[in-house]
Amino acid sequence: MDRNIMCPRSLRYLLAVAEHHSFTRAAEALYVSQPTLSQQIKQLEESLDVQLLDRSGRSVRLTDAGEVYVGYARRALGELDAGKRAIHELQDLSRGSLRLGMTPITDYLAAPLLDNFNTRYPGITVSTLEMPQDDIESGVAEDNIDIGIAFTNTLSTEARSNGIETQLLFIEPLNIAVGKAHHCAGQEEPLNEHAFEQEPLVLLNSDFALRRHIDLYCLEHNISPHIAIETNSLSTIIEVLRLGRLATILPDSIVCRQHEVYSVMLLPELPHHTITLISRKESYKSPASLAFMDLAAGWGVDGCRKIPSHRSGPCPMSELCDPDED
Amino acid sequence: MDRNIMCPRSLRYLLAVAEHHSFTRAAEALYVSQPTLSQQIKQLEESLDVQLLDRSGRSVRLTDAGEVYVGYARRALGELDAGKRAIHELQDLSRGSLRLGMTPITDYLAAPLLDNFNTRYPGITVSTLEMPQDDIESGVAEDNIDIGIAFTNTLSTEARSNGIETQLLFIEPLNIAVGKAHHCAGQEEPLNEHAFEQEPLVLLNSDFALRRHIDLYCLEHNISPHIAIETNSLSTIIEVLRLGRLATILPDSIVCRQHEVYSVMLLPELPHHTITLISRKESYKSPASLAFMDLAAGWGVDGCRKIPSHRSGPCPMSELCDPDED
DNA sequence: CCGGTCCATAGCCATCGCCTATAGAGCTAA
DNA sequence: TTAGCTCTATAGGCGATGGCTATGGACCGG
Repeated sequence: MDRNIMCPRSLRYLLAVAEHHSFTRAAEALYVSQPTLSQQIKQLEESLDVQLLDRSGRSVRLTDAGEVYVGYARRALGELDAGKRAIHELQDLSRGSLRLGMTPITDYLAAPLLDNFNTRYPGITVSTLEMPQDDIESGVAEDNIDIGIAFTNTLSTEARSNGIETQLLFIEPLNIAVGKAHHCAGQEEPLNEHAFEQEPLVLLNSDFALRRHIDLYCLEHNISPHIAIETNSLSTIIEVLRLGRLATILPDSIVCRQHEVYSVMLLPELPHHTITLISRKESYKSPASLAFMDLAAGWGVDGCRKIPSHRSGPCPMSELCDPDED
Repeated sequence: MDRNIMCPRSLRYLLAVAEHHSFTRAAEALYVSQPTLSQQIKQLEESLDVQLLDRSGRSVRLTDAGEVYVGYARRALGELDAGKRAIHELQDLSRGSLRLGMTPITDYLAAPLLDNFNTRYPGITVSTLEMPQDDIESGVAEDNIDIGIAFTNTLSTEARSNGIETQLLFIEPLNIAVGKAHHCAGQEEPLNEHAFEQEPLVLLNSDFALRRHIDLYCLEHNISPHIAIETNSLSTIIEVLRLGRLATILPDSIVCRQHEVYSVMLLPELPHHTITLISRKESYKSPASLAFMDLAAGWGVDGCRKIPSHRSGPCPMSELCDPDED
């Protein structure tokens, strides 16, 4: 029974004999006994049904067949060595890949984190997929994406039972956002719920967790918002704000990055927006996934400490974009 | 003790699981039991110190490391398969090499045989080395050449004890050769030994077996040859003949290929020249060597049958060059 | 002819590959 | 929530294997 024909060990034995022109010297070099070498190479020759070595002279030489075969054997061993190195490079993160799912909102928020990750691990390829929140949850569950960046408080019970686990990234205050030409632009005094009901709004549609978050707030406070436009495009929302007539509700970190778009507080206050990483619970995680989650964990904790409930300073993103301050 | 890490068997097990996404189905496909597969792959992962398969879901999938590694594993197995095919192709003579040693005389005689061999086995590279007879014998003994084409009756006793074996190639009559302008050119009547002693000769020097053959003949018949020029160059001999003054002794097959060079018989007749293949006795012979010796055996037998003691027809080489007449 | 060197074989033994039996986890349907 | 089914991992047994030492036999040089 040829269980171990052409094992790397046998190939190395052959190559050593070819190099040293002697079973005895090759055996010494390989730290095995000469009879071991003799027997193993004999079995290799028998399994290949060809004589690889010419033993008739004083020194051992490769036959024509042996010459041909050692070329292939060397390349085969080279592939195995390269394979071993490659998987260890993967483990030390000099190479790899990562699939991230994000909504348009979290795409915006996480961009600095992605940039930081790529700076730190340039050999890892990150592919990001923009999708609605529900698709992120199912994508993680079905292993179509490695990590989702989503809102926590809207995770479905189905997601929770699907073996999804969460890791806090950061908490974001939400406020009314208006363009420069809007009559509320620049006012320090918060809007009350009655005034809020009078404002025509442009909002994301209900595919998005942010929208559902707003709907829940309105339901809880008995507010009937005046929704003029619904869309699935954040860009569309920003453009409409600039026209000056409509308002929207957005995380502060997005607002402060838009030219001539202003925050206005709402009372009662909108619950803060919690951004989390979601991944499959108790399943294999690649080194790249683990590295991203580690980076995000350190980054998010710093982020949380630095965001006050009501901000008077510059855009929080400039603080968050420099995690190396520690 | 990791005796058999990365054996082709383990690699094939891994590739099968990756393909079937199931240990059970892969085991069925490989005709081993499922626990065997499970254990062998576990050992491979332990030896590489990395997890290659993600078993956490309902179907088994490769990890990132696994994806990387199977590429290398496939190529390694491909090299081994190719190596196996290549050595069997070698055995079927689609590739190989052959080193031949010949004297200037036998080089001439064997050229049609070489041409025939190359026609039949175009994948085999033949390298010919021209050398004196003694060098042919020692070259074979020391395995610097695979086969020598030499004269039999001058083999030394040393060569015979050196484990040299011989195989008859063909027997060649020797005669006086003269140029067109020589006074004996075209005469049908043989020269007797007295007239022969008067003729100035150009001969090869005593490094060459042909020369020693001629010296032995003269000694046996008490003839004192008139040797005007000695050389180690057959070309020189042919050029000197053309000048018309000198004669030489050559195999008929060389004479009939020279423009305006004529044979003249000598009485008593020179012993025929026996050309043989010499090779190392009881040592490894490559498939290419065996094939050459087989072809020469069939060719030489045909050659011997076709050469009469005194020729009246065209050059024997044209007969010998067509061994496919059978 | 003798002594030394080197490869091949014999016999022994620890380890291995493969088996069957079965434990345990996970999933689905009732 | 529970039972049944499927699939992977582990336990234990056994024949096969890789490696050892001892030694036979061939070959070479003095």
